[in-house]
Amino acid sequence: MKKYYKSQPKHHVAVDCIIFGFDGVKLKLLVIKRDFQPGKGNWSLMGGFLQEDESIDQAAERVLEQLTGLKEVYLEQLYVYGNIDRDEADRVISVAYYALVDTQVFGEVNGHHHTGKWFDINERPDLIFDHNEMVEKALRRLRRKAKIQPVGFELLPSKFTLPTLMKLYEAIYQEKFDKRNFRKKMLSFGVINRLEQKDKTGSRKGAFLYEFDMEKYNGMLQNGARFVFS
Amino acid sequence: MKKYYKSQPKHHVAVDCIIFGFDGVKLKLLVIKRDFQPGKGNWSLMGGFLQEDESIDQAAERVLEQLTGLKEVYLEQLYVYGNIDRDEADRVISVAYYALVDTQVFGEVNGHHHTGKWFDINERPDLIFDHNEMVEKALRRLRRKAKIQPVGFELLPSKFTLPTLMKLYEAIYQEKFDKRNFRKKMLSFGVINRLEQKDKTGSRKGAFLYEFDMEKYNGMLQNGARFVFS
DNA sequence: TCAAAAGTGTTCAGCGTACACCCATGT
DNA sequence: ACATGGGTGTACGCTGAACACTTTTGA
Repeated sequence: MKKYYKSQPKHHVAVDCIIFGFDGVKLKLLVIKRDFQPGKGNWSLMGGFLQEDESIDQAAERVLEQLTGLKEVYLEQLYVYGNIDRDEADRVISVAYYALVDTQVFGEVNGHHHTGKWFDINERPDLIFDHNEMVEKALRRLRRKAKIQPVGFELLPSKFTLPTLMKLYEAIYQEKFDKRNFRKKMLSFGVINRLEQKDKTGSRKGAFLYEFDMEKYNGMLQNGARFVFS
Repeated sequence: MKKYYKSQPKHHVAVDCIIFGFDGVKLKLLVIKRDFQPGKGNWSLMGGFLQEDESIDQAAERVLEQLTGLKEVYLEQLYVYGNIDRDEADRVISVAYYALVDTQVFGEVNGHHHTGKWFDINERPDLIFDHNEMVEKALRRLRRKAKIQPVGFELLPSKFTLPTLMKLYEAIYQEKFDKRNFRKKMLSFGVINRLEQKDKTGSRKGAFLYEFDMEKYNGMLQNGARFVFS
């Protein structure tokens, strides 16, 4: 069976990961300083080559885990970049994925991996090859997605306050929202539960903690309702 | 420079095209009967292997032109399919593209290519490999896109009537729309111009022909306005 | 004259948006 | 007591959705 495509060319295929995080104030991007050629010493997205025994999704998960130690984070294919000269060294097709991670979890897990550095999304350094383009596309995708699906919660700890959630949305959209309207809208979906605890790190009064309720979200979808922000 | 990646595996990379058309009534899908192994005799999307000297976008354009004779049609990358066993014969990474073509133009251009066949989108045959999945994803994408960009016009001749345009939207969304609301909405964007001519093929009274005005559309975007259907 | 599709306005409800004050608490 | 962020309700305008009749013309 393997003979049919023998005459066809083969190509290097890589995955590159755009990793977004949120520190409670700013939207962050995790990049690495390349310690190999080409482009050694430059800032770059995390990436790796697709191997024979893994799907592309698996490759993305592997790359993410190898470099951050994180598993089971939100990871979505973004786009394929296939210009002939996009990589200086040789032709490489790159499949870009974007990931949403809670920076607090990453902080703990990180430990022995010091290659990565978080940058504020607006102060990120210039990246090699077409990686800037990838980041911009990922940002546009994140902004679109966050409007119609509760993906934002992936960037937060499992317990979070409404003011923090609002700051996240403000960081994603680079726009200020009205406190009352934001709460009304968010609570109207009925997919977050208020807990008894308060988080007092942000103020003297303290803000109630909430958690995302996946079951209620699924129920909501089955009722034909939709999560539509803004 | 070419040495850096020597140790990394290479893969077959293909493009597959989901080609949508509109015949004035139904949304159509163009598929081919494979005349080569594996899967010879089965229905399949049009595809081809990525060559060394072309970008992926170029490969998609080439495949589309080789099999339909069509150039400069709406073509957009959809998704990459990279499971190890997705192709029976050997591992092939497939980059799916979807295209929107005016079936009338294709009819003329077609001529010597008889490999393809148009199916109503709801009566399409089972396709090989993961091509069914690709078509479903393309449909979802088309539905999403058509809400926020005037891509629908790609499926129509340059001159079209409002009843036809409405039928197109009904075919895309598989849903009936109210004539008055549809016209009001469409005309409110101010991006189609009414011509003096009427098309009398659809009724005795005849319906005015319109054409899409790209300049007005661009102007509209610069004013911060948006094309948002429904 | 009639059949068949084209064309045309109004009303109502729901939603997004703007907007200002009191509350709880640690210092 | 006071400063700091947390929490709450209302009014208005716009837009999507529902809805029915007249017009044109070829047969």
